[in-house]
Amino acid sequence: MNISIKDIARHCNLNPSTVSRALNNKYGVKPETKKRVMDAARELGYVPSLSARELVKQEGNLIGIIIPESDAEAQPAFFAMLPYINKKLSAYGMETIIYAFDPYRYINGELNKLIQKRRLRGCIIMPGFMKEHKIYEDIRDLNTPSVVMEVTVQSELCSSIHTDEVYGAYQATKHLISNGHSRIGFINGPEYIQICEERREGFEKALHESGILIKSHDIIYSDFSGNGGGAAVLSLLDQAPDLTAVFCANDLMAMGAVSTLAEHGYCIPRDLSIVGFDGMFIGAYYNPPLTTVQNDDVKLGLQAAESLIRIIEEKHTSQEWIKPELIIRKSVQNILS
Amino acid sequence: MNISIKDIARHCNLNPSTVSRALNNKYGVKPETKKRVMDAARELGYVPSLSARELVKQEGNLIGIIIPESDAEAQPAFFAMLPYINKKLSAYGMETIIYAFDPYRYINGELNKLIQKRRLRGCIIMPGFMKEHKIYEDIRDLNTPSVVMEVTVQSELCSSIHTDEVYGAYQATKHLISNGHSRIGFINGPEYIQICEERREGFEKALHESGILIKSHDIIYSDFSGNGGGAAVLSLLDQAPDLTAVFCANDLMAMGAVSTLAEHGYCIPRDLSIVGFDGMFIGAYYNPPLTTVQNDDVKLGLQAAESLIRIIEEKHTSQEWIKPELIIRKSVQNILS
DNA sequence: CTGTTAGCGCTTTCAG
DNA sequence: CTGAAAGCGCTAACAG
Repeated sequence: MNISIKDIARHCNLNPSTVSRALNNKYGVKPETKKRVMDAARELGYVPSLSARELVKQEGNLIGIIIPESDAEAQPAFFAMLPYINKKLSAYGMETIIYAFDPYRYINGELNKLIQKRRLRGCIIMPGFMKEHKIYEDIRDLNTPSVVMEVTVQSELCSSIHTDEVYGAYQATKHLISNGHSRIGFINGPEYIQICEERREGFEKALHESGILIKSHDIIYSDFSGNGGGAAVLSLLDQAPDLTAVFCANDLMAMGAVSTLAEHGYCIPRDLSIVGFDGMFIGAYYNPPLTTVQNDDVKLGLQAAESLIRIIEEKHTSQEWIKPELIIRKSVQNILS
Repeated sequence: MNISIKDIARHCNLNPSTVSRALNNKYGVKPETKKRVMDAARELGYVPSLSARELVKQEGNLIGIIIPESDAEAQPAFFAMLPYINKKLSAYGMETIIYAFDPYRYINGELNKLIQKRRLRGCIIMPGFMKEHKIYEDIRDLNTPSVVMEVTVQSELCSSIHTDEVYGAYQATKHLISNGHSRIGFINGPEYIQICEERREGFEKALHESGILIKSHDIIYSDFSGNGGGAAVLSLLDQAPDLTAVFCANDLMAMGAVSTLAEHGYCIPRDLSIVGFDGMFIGAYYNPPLTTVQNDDVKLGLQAAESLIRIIEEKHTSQEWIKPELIIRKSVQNILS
């Protein structure tokens, strides 16, 4: 029913293998017969069967995108990157297939099974798994090209792409300091996530450099959610009422903080300066527009795709760090003078 | 190198076909041999090759998710639904593969080619294509199950899921009216998008019902973007300074409006009431928390997946309308009294 | 330059 | 209940 290579062969009085060669631009096919084949293919509406090709070549053009299962709210980065990954990959003839793993039910070997059953050409592991998650062990033993985001995995066929979190947090904190703030709070995300550690490191580094002492109650851990940020800023301010600025480890918590603060009669940035992290596009339309550290999701996504291609084509792995950029908007007040 | 059904057969002294039957729970396989096969499969680490299965069955378990190519900012709905679609589908043993089409370069037949080359089991067309886009013609002639979102396509194997936009816009406008507003502006999205027409219809319906006259300059068309919303609200207010409320056809424009208005010294909702549409989760953390019409993306996504399954399994198509819900937060002021 | 042949891994008759 | 054999659509090795 679906027209196949045989139909073309019959139609052109050729052997299927010749048709195959013609279709795939292989060596030595008379230009004329090639044209005949191409024309017939078009005319008959031939569409190659990828499963057949995959079967015989034992390898396809599918790239698995692996994400932790959760709702959209929790993974802005994934969605920001996906279109770019998808596009770049398709420029190399690859297609993407998305798999969501429940991080709490993951069992070792699952990833590998997935790869085998679809004969995946490679995979990209999105951020969001805990830093010591089992999946990273599996990746170490993979003999399939892979790119891991935000986590470093040492292995033959695995590259990783990171945001330079320390740098980003450092920039944010420096910005606060240079605007006259010295009593700065920090609302961090869950401790068991790698990037949280790094963002904290950057925060502390900036403070140390400026000789500002960090009191332990200036730092609070929350859950990266809007509500979490709102609750956190309140208890932070309760513990340390003299804070003039708060650095939030993501934009969502920053917005949650601003929003609850506003309901409590605060005016941002007049009463408290806020800076976020992530650079969600919506921050530009926030009230006030949110000063934040913007991950370069476009670059991150593109780089992930390119790194994967490099492993596939040249077996060349690498570790890249992409620097995020401080975007100064209106949520920080200059309190010098 | 990859272990196959033959290896199991050899290992168990069986014929590959028996192994196949055992593995697939087919009729008549002695429970004992079945167990032997299962054990061997586990022991040898057998992983079935989907391409082989697809090839012989001429059908796989892949569902194509079709989106218009653009960056994440432009398609919050897609991302909100994706996790639910993905999960529901995988509960039925289906996997999802994402294809982004450039809406301006789409040529007729492309979708069908895609389906053929991967022998897709079905596909879901996400919102975002223009209402008269060629892709919808192609869907009409498809002999593959499909579900279309936000657009109605009449066809044998095609269901569609809609948000009841008219209802949503009606609710929003009613809410404004019941809070005492009668001079209400409307910032709509691009005219060539189907949902914009419907949202406008709901808006006008509510106004008519309450005997409120609509002046033509109370309605302005923008582009669904944050910046667009900001610019639109300014010129709207310029044309009609007596407006006390503005209904925006999406949250992004609503936020853009609030944000630029704030920079111009307005205080929302004191000086102007705003209601959005979409129910982006971030609206809850907006300043002020945004009153909006919330699309039930969870239900929408789940429904899309279920409808597709129903076509696949029972050839049963349907047209569903999902009612969005007015979420009352803090961006509307009651001006009665 | 083109045809022949074999086989990728699996399912599905059809026999036994 | 199990085996034998054919074939899905394609590619690759080897002849010619």
